[in-house]
Amino acid sequence: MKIEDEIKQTKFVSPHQKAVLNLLFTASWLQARHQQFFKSFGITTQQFNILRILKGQHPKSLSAKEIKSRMLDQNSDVSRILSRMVAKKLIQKQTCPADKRAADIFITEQGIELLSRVNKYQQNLDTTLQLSESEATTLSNLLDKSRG
Amino acid sequence: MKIEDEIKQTKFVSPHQKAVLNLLFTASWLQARHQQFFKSFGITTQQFNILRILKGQHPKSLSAKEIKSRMLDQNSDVSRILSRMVAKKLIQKQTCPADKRAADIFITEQGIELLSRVNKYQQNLDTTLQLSESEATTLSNLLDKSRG
DNA sequence: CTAAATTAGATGTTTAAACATTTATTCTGT
DNA sequence: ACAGAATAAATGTTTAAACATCTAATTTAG
Repeated sequence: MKIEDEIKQTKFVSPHQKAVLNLLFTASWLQARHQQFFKSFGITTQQFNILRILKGQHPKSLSAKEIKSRMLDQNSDVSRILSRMVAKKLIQKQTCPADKRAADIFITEQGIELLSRVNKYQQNLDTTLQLSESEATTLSNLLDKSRG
Repeated sequence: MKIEDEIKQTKFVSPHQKAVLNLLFTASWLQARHQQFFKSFGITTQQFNILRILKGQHPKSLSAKEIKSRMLDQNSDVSRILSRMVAKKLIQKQTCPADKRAADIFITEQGIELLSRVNKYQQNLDTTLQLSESEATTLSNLLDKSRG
């Protein structure tokens, strides 16, 4: 379904405006599907995002600041999201000895185990975008270019 | 800057996964810019979205349900957003005579005036995506296709 | 070395999202 | 006509986003 039908708007000021609305609409559509998917594992998309980041470093740690800089939503309230994840025992936090302001944050075995359960269904997510491989690559390149 | 540098992730399971992350990242990036832009006019992106929808109907009305179905974020809590907009006198609401469950929602003169002030700077928003016209069109088409 | 500036993260507060439930009205089938 | 299903919107509640402020530790300049 084309964006003009989705949001029932026939006229757009420019191809750029149309692309902007389409991007925001599609992201919201995608986000809703992801949210649904991760909900069945008891986590939010942001929490998954953080687990994925920490898994990539395992068994090393990252600071909250570093995690934030790698997140998809870089405005997120990392500190409190991390607290909730500690409460769920998905991650572990300890004061960094070299800089006592900072925290060393690790993924736990439980976090890794959850990720591997999610990964079994990962394909369901990756095929959410109904594109060929080359189209997916073109899309990625256009998005990179969009941000300038 | 490429997505792999933005989120410091070098490996992706597939072009699809990379496109998914890129789409979510870019939308969040774009949304933040829009938010900033509209904040200077004292409204949120959702409120602008609703004004734009109602302007397209002016001087006719739409129900809350119709508005919701046209919004970019179709999970939004329209009822309370509308209340805030009534309080700001950007829109007007009255019970629909033909169906007393529903409400007829109109944009006010004040809402139209705000939109026209925003439109003077509209170009700042439309050029947020640093693409040529044909690239913008390709992007829109790929996004349409993505949703299947 | 020390005071000021900077940084990492936590916390407080207001506003909005997410999700379920409720209310009032209208529609449907018998 | 009437009971039950369906619909439009409002409301309640919990959780998270947005934004500012605060605290503690570290860095930097004099």
